Amino acid sequence: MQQHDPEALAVGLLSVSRALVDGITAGVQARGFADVRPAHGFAFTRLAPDGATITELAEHLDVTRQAAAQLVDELVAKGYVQRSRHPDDARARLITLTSKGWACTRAAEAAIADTVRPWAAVLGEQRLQALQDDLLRIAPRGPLRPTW
Amino acid sequence: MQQHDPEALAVGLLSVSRALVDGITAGVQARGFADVRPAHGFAFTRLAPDGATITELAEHLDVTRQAAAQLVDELVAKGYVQRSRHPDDARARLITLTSKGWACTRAAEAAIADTVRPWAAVLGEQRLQALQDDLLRIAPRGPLRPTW
DNA sequence: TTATATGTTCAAGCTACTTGCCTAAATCTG
DNA sequence: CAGATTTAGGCAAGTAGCTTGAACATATAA
Repeated sequence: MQQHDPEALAVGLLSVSRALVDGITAGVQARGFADVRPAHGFAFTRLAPDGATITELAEHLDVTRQAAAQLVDELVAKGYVQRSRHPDDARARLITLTSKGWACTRAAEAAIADTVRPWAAVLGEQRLQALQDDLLRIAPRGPLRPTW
Repeated sequence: MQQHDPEALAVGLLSVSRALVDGITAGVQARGFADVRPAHGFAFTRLAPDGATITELAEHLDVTRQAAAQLVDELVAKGYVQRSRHPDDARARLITLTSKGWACTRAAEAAIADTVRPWAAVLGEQRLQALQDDLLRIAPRGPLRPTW
């Protein structure tokens, strides 16, 4: 165990975070979804439960509505999401995952599990739980966004 | 303490990582370096000790040599780095930090310390050290790269 | 000496964003 | 309820940070 050092912590955090993103990307592609990027995954986390509007998605991703609309255009073209009329607001469109979108989401969950598994082997179950708990304690509340 | 769950761990990791990057960016800008982006910081970590060539920097950042050259052009224009003749190879140019580049690096270190400090207050010194240690144990070896 | 590999640069193109403006529908106000 | 304002979304053009392709200078190998 080394001495506490903010820079070493930063390096560890950024390295592991990058490894996670790489692992998810590789696992999702290996499961047959070659045309999705990490940014799509962050969109899925907002769309997954009940769908969202373009504006809500843009706020979640911290981009302009135009950028969110372009992303949705692309995901519609690839078959991952669909636009339908919003039940309460005729101006808005509700964006929801298609069955292909849900399948991709499940692939991402499996890829996460694959990436985390070796960490459990290295640290042991107890310290991995402590890691998870501590990270969630210092994590800011709010939407899950790409690092930049 | 909650039950171990790969997705919760992933959320914690990505959230804290994002918070760190945001904290560094804000702290560096608050110290008067408003024209640097996170990608520049990753370049600085490679240039800091003794400089590097365009090719070495490109490998470190995992971009093309042309992209690395453009980034260096920008950093030269802003006064953070300088190109000089390489001592051993007349084809190559050695890129090194200027005094402004070193000042910015010190600002980033201070910003990291500022960002990490509240985490120490939440977790306590011991668990923060455990967090650092565990992250470094599961971190892949290799250059520190932007998440994507 | 010639051939090949390496370090860098110039030029053009692409992608994921941005800003600026527009229309339609909802909501607020008198 | 009529008019003004706000909000949801789309269209068009511009930009930043990368890419691929090609060229040139220097180093290294045959």
